[in-house]
Amino acid sequence: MSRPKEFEPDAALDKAMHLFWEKGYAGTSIQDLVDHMGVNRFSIYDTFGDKHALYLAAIARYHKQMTGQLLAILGEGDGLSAIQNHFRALAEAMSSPLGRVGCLVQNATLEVAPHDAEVAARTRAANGAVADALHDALLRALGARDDLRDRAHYLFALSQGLIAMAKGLDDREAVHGAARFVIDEIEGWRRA
Amino acid sequence: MSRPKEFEPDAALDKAMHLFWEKGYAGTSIQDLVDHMGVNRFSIYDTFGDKHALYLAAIARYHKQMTGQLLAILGEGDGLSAIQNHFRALAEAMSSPLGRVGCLVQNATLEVAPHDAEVAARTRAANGAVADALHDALLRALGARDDLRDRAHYLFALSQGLIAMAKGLDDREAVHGAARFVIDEIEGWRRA
DNA sequence: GCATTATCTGAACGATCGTTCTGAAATACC
DNA sequence: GGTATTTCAGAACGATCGTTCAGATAATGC
Repeated sequence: MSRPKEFEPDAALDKAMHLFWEKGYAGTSIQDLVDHMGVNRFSIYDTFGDKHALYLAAIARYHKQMTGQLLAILGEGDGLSAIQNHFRALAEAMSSPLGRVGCLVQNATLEVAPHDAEVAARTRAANGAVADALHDALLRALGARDDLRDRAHYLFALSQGLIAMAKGLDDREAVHGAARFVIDEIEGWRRA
Repeated sequence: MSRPKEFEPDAALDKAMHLFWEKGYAGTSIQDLVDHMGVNRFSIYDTFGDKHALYLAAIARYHKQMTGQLLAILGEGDGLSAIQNHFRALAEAMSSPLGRVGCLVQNATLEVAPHDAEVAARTRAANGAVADALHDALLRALGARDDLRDRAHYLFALSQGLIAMAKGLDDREAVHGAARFVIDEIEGWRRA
């Protein structure tokens, strides 16, 4: 080959992901990316393509890295405990300093997806994966029953709500309180 | 006076509100506003101030007009029925064609508030009003109890979640299913 | 050590951003 | 009807947007 890159593509993508995460798509300029990634304008385009492609890559990385953890938790142990652990982890993440920026996928869903078909396809898939994992955990716990879909969507709404709430109320105790109540509620499902 | 305006300020603000609602703050340009409000650039600035001031006015109008309806519902009748009606109205709104764009306040909370103190103050107040109304309805229904705050925040998370979910899953039946389950769940609280 | 190949630097592109200004148009007051 | 006052129309402002290009730099293969 020839002259090596002066940056690590994975680490650079990671920084881009965090920037999009925090500032949104429209709110993040190429100049911002140049500054925070430590990579020159040309090299960004040469390595990742244009801004839109870089955003898609950031979403993919986030889904694998962040959402992946929550999905893994939903697969471990008995169904109800898995769901409870999911909400515990979510509440913890949302009240950590990092979590104050919410969820990149939710941000993308609300900000970009409505007028961007490619982003919409990715966010729909990412959200669907979480909804499906909740459904599977429920199925594991309660077996087939006719309210299973509604119940899974109810849980999905709750997890989306905790994320939105972390930004909306600026009150970490509120997030923990809501999560506490959900976990208690689910505890009651063991006797149903 | 002198020459009268060729547009109705209230109707123009309404159109601006819908545009911000649908396209977000950064995603809406002054040119977009000129085109959709049917008001010339100069008149927008002369009547509403700059883009940021217009956005704040749109949020205020939305809160009074849209959120106001949900708050009114929360104040009517016995507490639990009020909350149930709140979720019924929310699910209905979110699956209507208009509701597919979500909630302007939630969009503002996620997109703008994190890096805009003025918007943050308005969205925090608007979100707090909903959370408080849920708390009051609960208090009316169940009386003072030590899990009342957690329960109210749980309901707030649910209402935020239904809104986010309408965009995230693109499945109106999912929203209705989740709402159905919540309403049933609340029905159980009558015997608690 | 020379040629090759890929990366980096920084300037520059046209387009659009939010905002402002100038001159024409239109109504109310006297 | 003339004058004052406000709005309207559209050009224009500098700044920034995403993107690209030309020249300099550096490491590899022979």
